[in-house]
Amino acid sequence: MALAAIRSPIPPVSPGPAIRPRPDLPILASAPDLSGSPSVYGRKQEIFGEGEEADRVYRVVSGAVRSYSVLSDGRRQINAFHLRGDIFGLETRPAHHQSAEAIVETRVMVYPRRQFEAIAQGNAHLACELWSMALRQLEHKQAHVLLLGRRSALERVAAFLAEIERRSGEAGWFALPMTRRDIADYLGLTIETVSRVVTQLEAEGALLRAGARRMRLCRATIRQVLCD
Amino acid sequence: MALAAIRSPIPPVSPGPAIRPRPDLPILASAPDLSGSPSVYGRKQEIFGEGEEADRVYRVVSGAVRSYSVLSDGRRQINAFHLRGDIFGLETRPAHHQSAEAIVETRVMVYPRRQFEAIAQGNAHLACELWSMALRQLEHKQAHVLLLGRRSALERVAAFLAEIERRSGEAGWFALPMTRRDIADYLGLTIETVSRVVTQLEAEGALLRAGARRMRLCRATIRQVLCD
DNA sequence: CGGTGTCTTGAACACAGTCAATCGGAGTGG
DNA sequence: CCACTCCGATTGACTGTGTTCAAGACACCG
Repeated sequence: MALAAIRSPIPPVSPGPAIRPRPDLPILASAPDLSGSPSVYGRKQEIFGEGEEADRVYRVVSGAVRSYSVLSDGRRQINAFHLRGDIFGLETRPAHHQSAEAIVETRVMVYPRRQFEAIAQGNAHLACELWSMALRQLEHKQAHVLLLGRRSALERVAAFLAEIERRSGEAGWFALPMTRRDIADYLGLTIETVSRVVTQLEAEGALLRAGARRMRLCRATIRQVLCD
Repeated sequence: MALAAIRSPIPPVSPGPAIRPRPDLPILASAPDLSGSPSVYGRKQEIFGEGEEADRVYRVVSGAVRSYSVLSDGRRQINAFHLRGDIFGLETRPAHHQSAEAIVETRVMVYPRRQFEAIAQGNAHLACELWSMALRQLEHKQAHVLLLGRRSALERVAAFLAEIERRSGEAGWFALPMTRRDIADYLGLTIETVSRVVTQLEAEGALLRAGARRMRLCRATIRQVLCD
């Protein structure tokens, strides 16, 4: 299977996105005076844990974050991957109801939640922006539910890879920051199944691989797998 | 299995909740002047379809609504059941990205979306209420994702029944407004599996039944199935 | 009553899970 | 530069949970 790397043109090592968000830009357009402080988390470092006070809001500057819940017997469900530009950590309640960890070394901007909410209270425009942001996340979650409830393993992995490719911002070759375990825990599968399906997709010509974590999708074939 | 109805005290036919929301009450506390118009939908009647213009917002006065997406090959995923008091139909985009149908005869209040948004634009308090409503729905969706991704059929059905019991507002005997197909399409299972699991839960003493749609949970046993 | 839609039950099957061995690549130290 | 280790990924053989297909039971309604 390592042949894929030989058959395909040499994949460029990620040059980083051409445009990366300036860390000093405001988190939301309608709150220019809301400023955060930069922070860095190492691989596998917890950013916040379930039950902890939710007093900070985060925006990813570079790297990747997973937010997840765990059942008492250890089963883990990853709710979302947060990539460059994504905002996470917002809650209704005083405490976090899920945990968040850096997947790789990750730079974030941190904003105080109280300030956030105080400004929103008096700024309808900001509050509307927050509202519509939450609604967009809700739509995304619904797609996630559809994926878990009514899609086969093949379809789940194909949809996942297509989404990550799109969000990575780079057409062509892209890198998966997360492990097979992360993917499995996001898609409600096991690592073995994820691995088998990726191999199958490669065999069907839906993707090319360079190692386990770099790949290039054949969009037409992927779309064919997904149907709609 | 019909013995359950004999073994247990005769279940009262639903007397309806003691307190039902007055249809003329404002949809949200911070928008007292936002008034809607009442409307009634019959069993299986579509309230809105995927792709239609999302220009109305709804609140359930009585009855039950399912909102769902369908794949091109007919697989259906129910995203949510809306019961008395619930608000649904809010969207970020101009068009609905899912469909909604009345499950039984359902009375709703209908509010114009434009008016809704216009008021929110100038009323930070309302906008914040909408924001926090969306965040609460987001939390609920995350629980749904955990259910579909990492829970067994037994756990899914138990959690589902517990939630409906809670939301029905009546402790003790309660009615399921939805069919086995609806439950299956919400939980990512088949009707046969739902049926078998309900039978199993009954055999384990986790619930009593009066016909297929009325039951009474033994909370301790249900909690035991769920662990956390 | 008969008819229809819904629910239940059974038997066979399939997809994804489990258990276990092996592979591969990155990092480390001799 | 190579050997060694560690962790993640892959692959294989087998198992099991939930699906599929099919038959029947039940309940509601004319």
